[in-house]
Amino acid sequence: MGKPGPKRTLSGDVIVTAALALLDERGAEAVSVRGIAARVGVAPNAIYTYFPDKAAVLRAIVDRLIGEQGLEVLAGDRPWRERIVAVALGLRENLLRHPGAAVLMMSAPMDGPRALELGERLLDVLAEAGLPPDDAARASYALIVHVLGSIALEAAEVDPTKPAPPEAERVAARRLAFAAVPAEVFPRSAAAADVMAAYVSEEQFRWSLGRLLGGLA
Amino acid sequence: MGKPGPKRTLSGDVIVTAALALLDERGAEAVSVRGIAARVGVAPNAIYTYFPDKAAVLRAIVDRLIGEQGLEVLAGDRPWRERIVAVALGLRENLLRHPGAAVLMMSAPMDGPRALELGERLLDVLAEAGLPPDDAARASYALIVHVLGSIALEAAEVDPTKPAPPEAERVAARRLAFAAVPAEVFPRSAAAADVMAAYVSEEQFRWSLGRLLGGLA
DNA sequence: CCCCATCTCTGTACGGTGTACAGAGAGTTT
DNA sequence: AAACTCTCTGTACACCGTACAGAGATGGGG
Repeated sequence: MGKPGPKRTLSGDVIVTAALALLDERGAEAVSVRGIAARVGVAPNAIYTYFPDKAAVLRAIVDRLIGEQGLEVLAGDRPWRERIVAVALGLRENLLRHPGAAVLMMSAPMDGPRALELGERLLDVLAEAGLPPDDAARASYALIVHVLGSIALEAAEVDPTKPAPPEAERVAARRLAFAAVPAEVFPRSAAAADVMAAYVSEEQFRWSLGRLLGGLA
Repeated sequence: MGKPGPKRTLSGDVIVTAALALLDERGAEAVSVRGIAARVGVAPNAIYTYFPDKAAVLRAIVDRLIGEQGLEVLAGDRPWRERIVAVALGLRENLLRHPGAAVLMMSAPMDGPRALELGERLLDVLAEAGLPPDDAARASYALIVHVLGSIALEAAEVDPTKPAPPEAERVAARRLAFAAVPAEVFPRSAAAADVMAAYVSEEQFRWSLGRLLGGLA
Protein backbone atom coordinates (compact mmCIF):
# COMPACT_ATOMS: atom_id res chain seq x y z
CA MET A 1 0.00 0.00 0.00
CA GLY A 2 2.42 2.67 1.22
CA LYS A 3 5.18 3.59 -1.15
CA PRO A 4 8.70 2.34 -0.60
CA GLY A 5 11.58 4.68 0.05
CA PRO A 6 12.34 6.93 3.00
CA LYS A 7 9.73 9.32 4.36
CA ARG A 8 9.72 12.72 2.75
CA THR A 9 11.32 15.32 4.95
CA LEU A 10 9.53 18.17 3.21
CA SER A 11 6.36 18.97 1.33
CA GLY A 12 5.46 21.23 -1.53
CA ASP A 13 3.81 23.48 0.98
CA VAL A 14 6.82 24.08 3.16
CA ILE A 15 8.84 24.79 0.03
CA VAL A 16 6.33 27.36 -1.15
CA THR A 17 6.30 28.90 2.29
CA ALA A 18 10.06 29.18 2.31
CA ALA A 19 10.08 30.64 -1.19
CA LEU A 20 7.49 33.20 -0.24
CA ALA A 21 9.42 34.17 2.86
CA LEU A 22 12.53 34.62 0.76
CA LEU A 23 10.57 36.70 -1.72
CA ASP A 24 9.35 38.97 1.02
CA GLU A 25 12.60 39.30 2.88
CA ARG A 26 15.11 39.62 0.12
CA GLY A 27 13.25 40.24 -3.14
CA ALA A 28 12.60 38.34 -6.30
CA GLU A 29 16.25 37.82 -7.13
CA ALA A 30 16.78 35.96 -3.91
CA VAL A 31 14.18 33.35 -4.73
CA SER A 32 16.63 30.77 -5.97
CA VAL A 33 16.41 27.02 -5.77
CA ARG A 34 19.56 27.05 -3.72
CA GLY A 35 18.22 29.72 -1.42
CA ILE A 36 15.00 27.86 -0.81
CA ALA A 37 16.85 24.63 -0.21
CA ALA A 38 19.18 26.26 2.28
CA ARG A 39 16.24 27.75 4.14
CA VAL A 40 14.55 24.40 4.56
CA GLY A 41 17.85 22.69 5.30
CA VAL A 42 18.27 20.46 2.33
CA ALA A 43 20.53 20.07 -0.69
CA PRO A 44 19.51 22.27 -3.64
CA ASN A 45 18.38 19.49 -5.87
CA ALA A 46 16.12 17.97 -3.25
CA ILE A 47 13.66 20.64 -4.35
CA TYR A 48 13.29 18.78 -7.61
CA THR A 49 11.66 15.92 -5.78
CA TYR A 50 8.66 18.17 -5.24
CA PHE A 51 8.66 20.43 -8.27
CA PRO A 52 9.79 19.75 -11.83
CA ASP A 53 11.58 23.07 -12.07
CA LYS A 54 11.84 26.50 -10.56
CA ALA A 55 9.02 27.90 -12.65
CA ALA A 56 6.67 25.41 -11.05
CA VAL A 57 7.60 26.73 -7.63
CA LEU A 58 6.80 30.23 -8.77
CA ARG A 59 3.44 29.09 -10.12
CA ALA A 60 2.72 27.45 -6.81
CA ILE A 61 3.41 30.72 -5.04
CA VAL A 62 0.86 32.43 -7.25
CA ASP A 63 -1.71 29.76 -6.61
CA ARG A 64 -1.12 29.98 -2.88
CA LEU A 65 -1.67 33.73 -2.87
CA ILE A 66 -4.83 33.50 -4.92
CA GLY A 67 -6.11 30.82 -2.62
CA GLU A 68 -5.36 32.83 0.50
CA GLN A 69 -7.96 35.33 -0.57
CA GLY A 70 -11.18 34.34 1.12
CA LEU A 71 -14.13 34.38 -1.24
CA GLU A 72 -16.87 34.25 1.35
CA VAL A 73 -17.48 37.99 1.03
CA LEU A 74 -18.61 37.39 -2.52
CA ALA A 75 -21.48 35.31 -1.22
CA GLY A 76 -22.55 37.79 1.44
CA ASP A 77 -25.74 39.79 1.39
CA ARG A 78 -24.32 43.26 0.96
CA PRO A 79 -24.94 45.03 -2.36
CA TRP A 80 -23.01 43.28 -5.12
CA ARG A 81 -20.68 46.17 -5.86
CA GLU A 82 -19.59 46.37 -2.27
CA ARG A 83 -18.82 42.71 -2.26
CA ILE A 84 -16.63 43.00 -5.31
CA VAL A 85 -14.85 46.00 -3.88
CA ALA A 86 -14.27 44.09 -0.68
CA VAL A 87 -12.54 41.16 -2.33
CA ALA A 88 -10.56 43.51 -4.57
CA LEU A 89 -9.33 45.37 -1.52
CA GLY A 90 -8.51 42.09 0.14
CA LEU A 91 -6.47 41.01 -2.81
CA ARG A 92 -4.68 44.31 -2.90
CA GLU A 93 -3.77 44.14 0.74
CA ASN A 94 -2.66 40.55 0.49
CA LEU A 95 -0.52 41.07 -2.57
CA LEU A 96 1.05 44.30 -1.41
CA ARG A 97 2.24 42.36 1.58
CA HIS A 98 4.25 40.30 -0.91
CA PRO A 99 5.30 42.99 -3.37
CA GLY A 100 7.57 40.72 -5.34
CA ALA A 101 4.70 38.40 -6.08
CA ALA A 102 2.58 40.87 -8.01
CA VAL A 103 4.65 40.59 -11.14
CA LEU A 104 4.53 36.81 -10.87
CA MET A 105 0.76 36.96 -11.15
CA MET A 106 1.03 38.77 -14.45
CA SER A 107 3.77 36.51 -15.79
CA ALA A 108 1.85 33.30 -16.16
CA PRO A 109 -1.65 32.47 -17.30
CA MET A 110 -3.95 32.29 -14.33
CA ASP A 111 -5.22 28.81 -14.88
CA GLY A 112 -4.87 27.17 -11.51
CA PRO A 113 -7.92 25.76 -9.71
CA ARG A 114 -7.95 28.67 -7.26
CA ALA A 115 -8.15 31.12 -10.16
CA LEU A 116 -11.00 29.16 -11.65
CA GLU A 117 -12.83 29.27 -8.34
CA LEU A 118 -12.39 33.02 -8.10
CA GLY A 119 -13.75 33.41 -11.63
CA GLU A 120 -16.77 31.26 -10.91
CA ARG A 121 -17.71 33.19 -7.78
CA LEU A 122 -17.31 36.43 -9.68
CA LEU A 123 -19.70 35.10 -12.30
CA ASP A 124 -22.17 34.31 -9.53
CA VAL A 125 -22.12 37.87 -8.30
CA LEU A 126 -22.35 39.41 -11.72
CA ALA A 127 -25.24 37.20 -12.68
CA GLU A 128 -26.96 38.22 -9.49
CA ALA A 129 -26.31 41.81 -10.51
CA GLY A 130 -28.38 41.17 -13.57
CA LEU A 131 -25.72 40.87 -16.26
CA PRO A 132 -26.42 38.41 -19.05
CA PRO A 133 -23.95 35.50 -18.95
CA ASP A 134 -21.70 36.66 -21.77
CA ASP A 135 -21.41 40.14 -20.38
CA ALA A 136 -20.82 38.74 -16.93
CA ALA A 137 -17.86 36.76 -18.21
CA ARG A 138 -16.39 39.72 -20.03
CA ALA A 139 -16.94 41.89 -16.99
CA SER A 140 -15.29 39.38 -14.72
CA TYR A 141 -12.16 39.45 -16.84
CA ALA A 142 -12.22 43.23 -16.99
CA LEU A 143 -12.30 43.30 -13.21
CA ILE A 144 -9.45 40.86 -12.83
CA VAL A 145 -7.34 42.75 -15.33
CA HIS A 146 -8.00 45.98 -13.58
CA VAL A 147 -7.36 44.75 -10.10
CA LEU A 148 -4.21 42.83 -10.93
CA GLY A 149 -2.95 45.63 -13.14
CA SER A 150 -3.39 48.19 -10.38
CA ILE A 151 -1.67 46.03 -7.86
CA ALA A 152 1.24 45.16 -10.12
CA LEU A 153 1.88 48.76 -11.05
CA GLU A 154 1.64 49.74 -7.43
CA ALA A 155 3.96 46.97 -6.30
CA ALA A 156 6.44 47.88 -9.01
CA GLU A 157 7.30 50.99 -7.05
CA VAL A 158 8.18 49.37 -3.78
CA ASP A 159 11.52 47.86 -3.07
CA PRO A 160 10.64 44.21 -2.59
CA THR A 161 13.65 43.51 -0.43
CA LYS A 162 12.16 45.30 2.53
CA PRO A 163 8.65 45.46 3.97
CA ALA A 164 6.51 47.91 2.03
CA PRO A 165 6.45 51.34 3.63
CA PRO A 166 3.05 52.68 4.62
CA GLU A 167 0.99 54.23 1.88
CA ALA A 168 1.49 57.79 3.05
CA GLU A 169 5.21 57.36 2.76
CA ARG A 170 5.02 55.94 -0.73
CA VAL A 171 2.79 58.77 -1.87
CA ALA A 172 5.12 61.32 -0.32
CA ALA A 173 8.07 59.84 -2.19
CA ARG A 174 6.20 60.15 -5.45
CA ARG A 175 5.20 63.70 -4.68
CA LEU A 176 8.83 64.53 -4.24
CA ALA A 177 9.66 63.00 -7.60
CA PHE A 178 6.87 64.87 -9.34
CA ALA A 179 8.17 68.14 -8.03
CA ALA A 180 10.87 67.80 -10.66
CA VAL A 181 8.64 67.70 -13.72
CA PRO A 182 9.03 70.91 -15.70
CA ALA A 183 5.73 72.78 -15.66
CA GLU A 184 6.38 74.51 -18.95
CA VAL A 185 6.63 71.29 -20.96
CA PHE A 186 4.18 69.14 -18.97
CA PRO A 187 1.77 71.71 -17.59
CA ARG A 188 -1.09 69.35 -16.86
CA SER A 189 1.10 66.77 -15.17
CA ALA A 190 2.70 69.46 -13.07
CA ALA A 191 -0.69 70.80 -12.06
CA ALA A 192 -1.99 67.35 -11.19
CA ALA A 193 1.15 66.27 -9.38
CA ASP A 194 -0.67 65.76 -6.12
CA VAL A 195 -3.22 63.34 -7.43
CA MET A 196 -0.60 61.63 -9.58
CA ALA A 197 1.48 61.11 -6.48
CA ALA A 198 -1.53 59.37 -5.01
CA TYR A 199 -1.83 56.88 -7.85
CA VAL A 200 -0.42 54.27 -5.50
CA SER A 201 -3.11 54.73 -2.88
CA GLU A 202 -6.17 52.86 -1.77
CA GLU A 203 -8.17 55.92 -2.69
CA GLN A 204 -7.12 55.76 -6.33
CA PHE A 205 -7.68 52.02 -6.30
CA ARG A 206 -11.23 52.48 -5.07
CA TRP A 207 -11.89 55.35 -7.43
CA SER A 208 -10.91 53.58 -10.61
CA LEU A 209 -12.51 50.32 -9.56
CA GLY A 210 -15.67 52.26 -8.83
CA ARG A 211 -15.62 53.83 -12.26
CA LEU A 212 -15.11 50.50 -13.92
CA LEU A 213 -17.96 48.99 -11.95
CA GLY A 214 -20.10 51.91 -12.98
CA GLY A 215 -19.32 51.19 -16.60
CA LEU A 216 -20.07 47.52 -16.20
CA ALA A 217 -23.46 47.87 -14.54
CA MET B 1 35.84 70.52 -26.65
CA GLY B 2 35.35 66.90 -27.55
CA LYS B 3 36.05 64.32 -24.91
CA PRO B 4 39.31 62.41 -24.85
CA GLY B 5 39.45 58.66 -25.33
CA PRO B 6 38.60 56.50 -28.32
CA LYS B 7 35.35 56.94 -30.17
CA ARG B 8 32.48 54.85 -28.88
CA THR B 9 31.80 51.88 -31.06
CA LEU B 10 28.24 51.53 -29.84
CA SER B 11 25.38 53.55 -28.45
CA GLY B 12 22.65 52.94 -25.95
CA ASP B 13 20.26 52.69 -28.84
CA VAL B 14 21.99 49.88 -30.64
CA ILE B 15 22.24 48.00 -27.36
CA VAL B 16 18.53 48.38 -26.73
CA THR B 17 17.82 47.27 -30.28
CA ALA B 18 19.93 44.17 -29.84
CA ALA B 19 18.31 43.40 -26.51
CA LEU B 20 14.86 43.76 -27.99
CA ALA B 21 15.75 41.50 -30.88
CA LEU B 22 17.01 38.91 -28.45
CA LEU B 23 13.84 39.24 -26.41
CA ASP B 24 11.70 38.64 -29.48
CA GLU B 25 13.72 35.82 -30.93
CA ARG B 26 14.61 33.78 -27.91
CA GLY B 27 12.52 34.99 -24.99
CA ALA B 28 13.15 36.83 -21.77
CA GLU B 29 15.70 34.37 -20.42
CA ALA B 30 17.91 34.96 -23.42
CA VAL B 31 18.26 38.66 -22.71
CA SER B 32 21.60 38.45 -20.97
CA VAL B 33 24.38 40.96 -20.87
CA ARG B 34 26.61 38.43 -22.53
CA GLY B 35 24.05 37.69 -25.22
CA ILE B 36 23.56 41.33 -26.02
CA ALA B 37 27.29 41.93 -26.10
CA ALA B 38 27.85 39.00 -28.42
CA ARG B 39 25.15 40.24 -30.75
CA VAL B 40 26.73 43.65 -31.08
CA GLY B 41 30.23 42.16 -31.25
CA VAL B 42 31.77 43.37 -28.05
CA ALA B 43 33.02 42.00 -24.75
CA PRO B 44 30.26 41.55 -22.15
CA ASN B 45 31.38 44.27 -19.85
CA ALA B 46 31.53 46.87 -22.60
CA ILE B 47 27.78 47.13 -22.07
CA TYR B 48 28.51 48.72 -18.72
CA THR B 49 29.96 51.72 -20.50
CA TYR B 50 26.45 52.58 -21.60
CA PHE B 51 24.26 51.29 -18.79
CA PRO B 52 24.97 51.00 -15.08
CA ASP B 53 23.50 47.52 -14.91
CA LYS B 54 21.25 45.08 -16.66
CA ALA B 55 18.11 46.47 -15.08
CA ALA B 56 18.81 49.80 -16.76
CA VAL B 57 18.88 48.08 -20.12
CA LEU B 58 15.50 46.56 -19.40
CA ARG B 59 14.12 49.91 -18.40
CA ALA B 60 15.42 51.38 -21.62
CA ILE B 61 13.58 48.69 -23.56
CA VAL B 62 10.37 49.70 -21.85
CA ASP B 63 10.95 53.34 -22.61
CA ARG B 64 11.68 52.55 -26.22
CA LEU B 65 8.44 50.63 -26.62
CA ILE B 66 6.39 53.35 -24.99
CA GLY B 67 8.04 55.88 -27.24
CA GLU B 68 7.37 53.87 -30.36
CA GLN B 69 3.70 54.43 -29.84
CA GLY B 70 2.78 57.47 -31.87
CA LEU B 71 0.68 59.91 -29.91
CA GLU B 72 -0.54 62.00 -32.84
CA VAL B 73 -3.89 60.20 -32.82
CA LEU B 74 -4.54 61.69 -29.42
CA ALA B 75 -4.46 65.16 -30.94
CA GLY B 76 -6.73 64.32 -33.87
CA ASP B 77 -10.24 65.61 -34.32
CA ARG B 78 -12.15 62.39 -33.93
CA PRO B 79 -14.34 61.97 -30.82
CA TRP B 80 -12.15 61.70 -27.76
CA ARG B 81 -13.13 58.15 -26.91
CA GLU B 82 -12.18 56.95 -30.33
CA ARG B 83 -8.82 58.56 -30.01
CA ILE B 84 -8.12 56.86 -26.73
CA VAL B 85 -9.23 53.53 -28.11
CA ALA B 86 -6.96 54.05 -31.10
CA VAL B 87 -3.83 54.59 -29.04
CA ALA B 88 -4.77 51.72 -26.74
CA LEU B 89 -5.10 49.41 -29.70
CA GLY B 90 -1.82 50.68 -31.06
CA LEU B 91 -0.11 49.92 -27.78
CA ARG B 92 -1.65 46.49 -27.67
CA GLU B 93 -0.49 45.65 -31.15
CA ASN B 94 2.97 46.99 -30.53
CA LEU B 95 3.47 45.18 -27.26
CA LEU B 96 2.03 41.89 -28.42
CA ARG B 97 4.68 41.97 -31.09
CA HIS B 98 7.20 41.80 -28.26
CA PRO B 99 5.43 39.46 -25.87
CA GLY B 100 8.34 39.19 -23.51
CA ALA B 101 8.27 42.92 -22.95
CA ALA B 102 4.80 43.17 -21.48
CA VAL B 103 5.86 41.89 -18.11
CA LEU B 104 8.76 44.32 -18.11
CA MET B 105 6.31 47.18 -18.33
CA MET B 106 4.66 46.06 -15.12
CA SER B 107 7.92 45.40 -13.33
CA ALA B 108 9.24 48.91 -13.01
CA PRO B 109 7.64 52.25 -12.30
CA MET B 110 6.77 53.98 -15.52
CA ASP B 111 8.70 57.14 -14.93
CA GLY B 112 10.62 57.62 -18.15
CA PRO B 113 10.15 60.78 -20.20
CA ARG B 114 8.14 58.90 -22.80
CA ALA B 115 5.71 57.73 -20.14
CA LEU B 116 5.37 61.27 -18.91
CA GLU B 117 4.61 62.45 -22.41
CA LEU B 118 1.93 59.79 -22.82
CA GLY B 119 0.38 60.83 -19.52
CA GLU B 120 0.36 64.49 -20.48
CA ARG B 121 -1.33 63.85 -23.80
CA LEU B 122 -3.89 61.70 -22.09
CA LEU B 123 -4.62 64.54 -19.72
CA ASP B 124 -5.13 66.81 -22.73
CA VAL B 125 -7.74 64.52 -24.17
CA LEU B 126 -9.54 63.96 -20.89
CA ALA B 127 -9.64 67.68 -20.19
CA GLU B 128 -11.09 68.20 -23.63
CA ALA B 129 -13.66 65.55 -22.74
CA GLY B 130 -14.78 67.78 -19.94
CA LEU B 131 -13.29 66.05 -16.93
CA PRO B 132 -12.12 68.26 -14.10
CA PRO B 133 -8.33 68.08 -13.72
CA ASP B 134 -8.25 65.79 -10.71
CA ASP B 135 -10.65 63.32 -12.24
CA ALA B 136 -8.74 63.51 -15.51
CA ALA B 137 -5.56 62.47 -13.73
CA ARG B 138 -7.24 59.61 -11.92
CA ALA B 139 -8.91 58.53 -15.13
CA SER B 140 -5.65 58.61 -17.02
CA TYR B 141 -4.10 56.24 -14.53
CA ALA B 142 -7.14 53.98 -14.62
CA LEU B 143 -6.76 53.76 -18.38
CA ILE B 144 -3.07 52.98 -18.25
CA VAL B 145 -3.60 50.33 -15.62
CA HIS B 146 -6.33 48.73 -17.62
CA VAL B 147 -4.53 48.77 -20.93
CA LEU B 148 -1.23 47.53 -19.58
CA GLY B 149 -2.95 44.94 -17.42
CA SER B 150 -4.87 43.55 -20.35
CA ILE B 151 -1.80 43.37 -22.49
CA ALA B 152 0.34 41.76 -19.83
CA LEU B 153 -2.22 39.10 -19.05
CA GLU B 154 -2.67 38.46 -22.74
CA ALA B 155 1.06 38.26 -23.36
CA ALA B 156 1.49 35.90 -20.44
CA GLU B 157 -0.17 33.21 -22.48
CA VAL B 158 2.08 33.31 -25.49
CA ASP B 159 5.41 31.60 -25.68
CA PRO B 160 7.78 34.52 -26.01
CA THR B 161 10.45 32.50 -27.77
CA LYS B 162 8.49 32.36 -30.99
CA PRO B 163 6.41 34.89 -32.88
CA ALA B 164 2.93 35.17 -31.37
CA PRO B 165 0.39 33.01 -33.17
CA PRO B 166 -2.60 34.80 -34.66
CA GLU B 167 -5.41 35.66 -32.31
CA ALA B 168 -7.78 33.00 -33.66
CA GLU B 169 -5.23 30.35 -32.86
CA ARG B 170 -4.67 31.59 -29.31
CA VAL B 171 -8.40 31.68 -28.66
CA ALA B 172 -8.81 28.19 -30.06
CA ALA B 173 -6.10 26.89 -27.77
CA ARG B 174 -7.87 28.38 -24.78
CA ARG B 175 -11.20 26.95 -25.89
CA LEU B 176 -9.60 23.54 -25.93
CA ALA B 177 -8.33 24.04 -22.39
CA PHE B 178 -11.71 25.19 -21.15
CA ALA B 179 -13.35 22.09 -22.51
CA ALA B 180 -11.80 20.32 -19.54
CA VAL B 181 -13.46 22.35 -16.77
CA PRO B 182 -16.03 20.20 -14.96
CA ALA B 183 -19.47 21.67 -15.55
CA GLU B 184 -20.87 20.29 -12.32
CA VAL B 185 -18.44 22.18 -10.09
CA PHE B 186 -17.94 25.30 -12.23
CA PRO B 187 -21.25 25.57 -14.08
CA ARG B 188 -21.02 29.21 -15.00
CA SER B 189 -17.46 28.96 -16.23
CA ALA B 190 -18.34 25.94 -18.29
CA ALA B 191 -21.30 27.72 -19.81
CA ALA B 192 -19.25 30.80 -20.61
CA ALA B 193 -16.27 28.87 -21.93
CA ASP B 194 -16.54 30.42 -25.36
CA VAL B 195 -16.33 33.99 -24.21
CA MET B 196 -13.68 33.08 -21.65
CA ALA B 197 -11.62 31.57 -24.42
CA ALA B 198 -11.88 34.92 -26.15
CA TYR B 199 -10.46 36.86 -23.21
CA VAL B 200 -7.27 37.20 -25.19
CA SER B 201 -8.90 38.88 -28.16
CA GLU B 202 -9.13 42.37 -29.52
CA GLU B 203 -12.86 42.13 -29.07
CA GLN B 204 -12.56 41.62 -25.31
CA PHE B 205 -9.95 44.34 -25.18
CA ARG B 206 -12.29 46.80 -26.89
CA TRP B 207 -15.26 45.71 -24.82
CA SER B 208 -13.67 46.21 -21.43
CA LEU B 209 -11.93 49.41 -22.47
CA GLY B 210 -15.29 50.66 -23.71
CA ARG B 211 -16.93 49.87 -20.39
CA LEU B 212 -14.21 51.61 -18.48
CA LEU B 213 -14.47 54.67 -20.71
CA GLY B 214 -18.20 54.63 -20.15
CA GLY B 215 -17.64 54.68 -16.43
CA LEU B 216 -15.14 57.50 -16.67
CA ALA B 217 -17.23 59.85 -18.78
C1' DC C 1 13.29 -12.97 7.32
C1' DC C 2 15.62 -11.53 3.59
C1' DC C 3 15.94 -9.48 -0.67
C1' DC C 4 14.63 -6.48 -3.99
C1' DA C 5 12.36 -2.71 -5.99
C1' DT C 6 11.66 1.95 -5.18
C1' DC C 7 11.93 6.37 -3.49
C1' DT C 8 14.42 10.56 -1.25
C1' DC C 9 18.05 12.92 -0.72
C1' DT C 10 23.33 14.14 -1.40
C1' DG C 11 27.69 15.04 -4.00
C1' DT C 12 29.46 16.54 -7.86
C1' DA C 13 29.60 18.77 -12.15
C1' DC C 14 28.53 21.73 -16.27
C1' DG C 15 27.45 25.68 -18.58
C1' DG C 16 25.38 29.74 -17.82
C1' DT C 17 24.65 34.44 -15.26
C1' DG C 18 25.76 39.59 -13.53
C1' DT C 19 29.43 42.34 -12.67
C1' DA C 20 33.95 43.97 -10.20
C1' DC C 21 38.72 45.00 -11.15
C1' DA C 22 42.91 45.97 -13.60
C1' DG C 23 44.99 47.40 -17.57
C1' DA C 24 45.71 48.27 -22.77
C1' DG C 25 45.17 51.52 -26.21
C1' DA C 26 43.06 55.56 -28.60
C1' DG C 27 42.07 59.98 -28.68
C1' DT C 28 41.94 65.07 -26.92
C1' DT C 29 43.96 68.78 -24.28
C1' DT C 30 48.04 71.16 -22.63
C1' DA D 1 55.50 65.44 -26.84
C1' DA D 2 53.36 64.65 -22.48
C1' DA D 3 49.44 64.13 -19.61
C1' DC D 4 45.10 62.82 -19.03
C1' DT D 5 40.74 60.49 -19.81
C1' DC D 6 37.74 57.50 -21.75
C1' DT D 7 36.44 52.87 -24.09
C1' DC D 8 36.99 48.50 -24.39
C1' DT D 9 39.22 43.66 -23.18
C1' DG D 10 40.78 39.85 -20.09
C1' DT D 11 40.22 37.69 -16.17
C1' DA D 12 37.96 36.44 -12.08
C1' DC D 13 34.34 35.58 -8.53
C1' DA D 14 30.22 34.16 -6.69
C1' DC D 15 26.05 32.52 -7.88
C1' DC D 16 22.51 30.37 -10.76
C1' DG D 17 19.36 26.19 -12.64
C1' DT D 18 19.63 21.58 -13.12
C1' DA D 19 21.49 16.90 -15.02
C1' DC D 20 23.58 12.67 -13.38
C1' DA D 21 25.07 9.05 -10.40
C1' DG D 22 24.75 6.87 -6.23
C1' DA D 23 23.94 6.31 -0.94
C1' DG D 24 20.68 5.04 2.30
C1' DA D 25 16.05 4.31 4.00
C1' DT D 26 11.84 2.05 3.50
C1' DG D 27 8.19 -1.12 2.35
C1' DG D 28 6.32 -5.42 -0.11
C1' DG D 29 6.73 -10.24 -1.87
C1' DG D 30 8.94 -14.64 -1.53
